[in-house]
Amino acid sequence: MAQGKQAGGSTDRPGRASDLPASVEVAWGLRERPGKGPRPGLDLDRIVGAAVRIAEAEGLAAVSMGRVAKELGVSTMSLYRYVAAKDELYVLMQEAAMGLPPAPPAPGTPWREVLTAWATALRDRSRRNLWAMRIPVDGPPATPHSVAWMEQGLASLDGSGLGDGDRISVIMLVSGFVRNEVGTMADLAAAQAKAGTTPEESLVRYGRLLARFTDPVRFPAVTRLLEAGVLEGPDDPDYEFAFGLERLLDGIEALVRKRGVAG
Amino acid sequence: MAQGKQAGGSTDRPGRASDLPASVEVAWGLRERPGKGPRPGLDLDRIVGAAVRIAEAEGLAAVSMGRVAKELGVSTMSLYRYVAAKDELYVLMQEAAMGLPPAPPAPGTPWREVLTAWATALRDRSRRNLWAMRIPVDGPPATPHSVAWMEQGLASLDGSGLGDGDRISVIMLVSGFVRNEVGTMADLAAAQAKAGTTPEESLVRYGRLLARFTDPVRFPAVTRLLEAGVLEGPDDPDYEFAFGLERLLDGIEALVRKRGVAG
DNA sequence: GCAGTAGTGCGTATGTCATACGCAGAAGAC
DNA sequence: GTCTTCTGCGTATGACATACGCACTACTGC
Repeated sequence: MAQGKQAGGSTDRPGRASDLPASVEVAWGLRERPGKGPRPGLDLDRIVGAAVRIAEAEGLAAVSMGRVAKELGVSTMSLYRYVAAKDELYVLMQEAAMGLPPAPPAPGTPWREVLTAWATALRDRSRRNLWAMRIPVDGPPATPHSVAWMEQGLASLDGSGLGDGDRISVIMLVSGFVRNEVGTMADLAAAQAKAGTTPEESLVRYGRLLARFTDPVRFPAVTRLLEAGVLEGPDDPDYEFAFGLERLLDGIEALVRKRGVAG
Repeated sequence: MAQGKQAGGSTDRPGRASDLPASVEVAWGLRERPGKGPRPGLDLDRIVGAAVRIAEAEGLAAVSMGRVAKELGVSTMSLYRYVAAKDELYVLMQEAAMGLPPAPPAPGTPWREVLTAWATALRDRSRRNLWAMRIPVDGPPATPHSVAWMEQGLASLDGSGLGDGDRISVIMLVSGFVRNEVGTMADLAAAQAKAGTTPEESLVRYGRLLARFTDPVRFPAVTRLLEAGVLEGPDDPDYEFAFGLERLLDGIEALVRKRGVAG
């Protein structure tokens, strides 16, 4: 009498309350434990905790079901009593990593400042959990913490006068920016770690590489860039974030003005 | 006499001309064939072509060394005579997917228009090769086509009066935006394909899910959004792109003005 | 108390991957 | 003609996710 595509087997876990993705259901704290069989020797929190610990220490790639199980001193397959698939574990890990957003600035603060605080908080949280950037997105924010972040993002635009459609677009734009920024940082850091070079060294290498291949005729702008020595700066990751956010906010401000005039 | 970290084995391929990452070296067309041993029965173009064909038809995940080899009617391991590791194949696939940027608008066109054309071209090209968005980034653009795109992006700001540092930041910002936009689209499309739902259906489902869990007290902004029926619109992916780009360009324009005044 | 039953942990197996290693044969260099 | 340097490729190896089924446990209804 199992509903869903796959009947039988370990997929058919207890306490399903709806047709939601199991991970979402779990994250919202549904799924009551029917007090039948043996007491579970494990719980989701411990599993997710162990997985997060591994990810923090050795990166997301080190998180395998076997590894997590070993960490907990149980067998690999026992994890599947708590988690339908690895994707589900990923979702839960991400949820744990993001946590709830910090309290917003006092009401009355100008929207630009509030939005800045939100974006910065989002970046800091993401940056502290770089591994989480590697988790493939599987849909719009649907877990409690993600929704809370979205809520706070939307609320940050309260004083802007923007309509709901604009607000959601703005929030998606800004969070996409943050995600991309941090994700790119993570990728570069990973590449450098693999190559065993320092950030400065890789930048110099990169400059040399470009210099070697970019002839001034086909690539005048790049050549100029090299000659200007732009690639010799310290490439502060904070700088690119601040730069991008500033542009974004200026652009949003222009929208706010436009809508204010129009409506 | 092998240089490099790993001596011996198949890593030690012929024709190495420098200490560059092998993939980069290949992409720039270095690596002369020393006319010794048997004539190679394969070439990189055929390998990359087959890999791209698989990725187009079945997604990046379907691209395994074994699968590519089968496509070409050779054994898995023979590929490793042409490619040091799968990552290298990825880089070459991406290079093939992006191709060269289309010709820019006529000189004299305002920078905003040129930059728009560039961003749009980048998006279109990326969108036509969604699978390529799944390839992990391993560093700043270092292959010929990537550098060509960068060149054209930088050149698009010729009429803006921005300095070199600003230009590179702007280009990184815009290309990051495009990448994120298309990548998110790809993720959502993949998730929907896996769930077997249409885009409209998933949006409705998402709305229902939010409605179910977001109580109006904890999540007033989200609740308002739902009540406003914003999630019932068609969620045109073009719209979000256009919206974001417009904000970005407005923000960049503000910078141009500021620098123009200052310098 | 005592069945019945739904859960439990987990051993084992399957199938997929990337890739190390080494051999046999080919073809240009001397 | 021999030597060297390639080639293709068969055969491991060691991950990994996860299907399946067994043995055992602790509630539920009687």
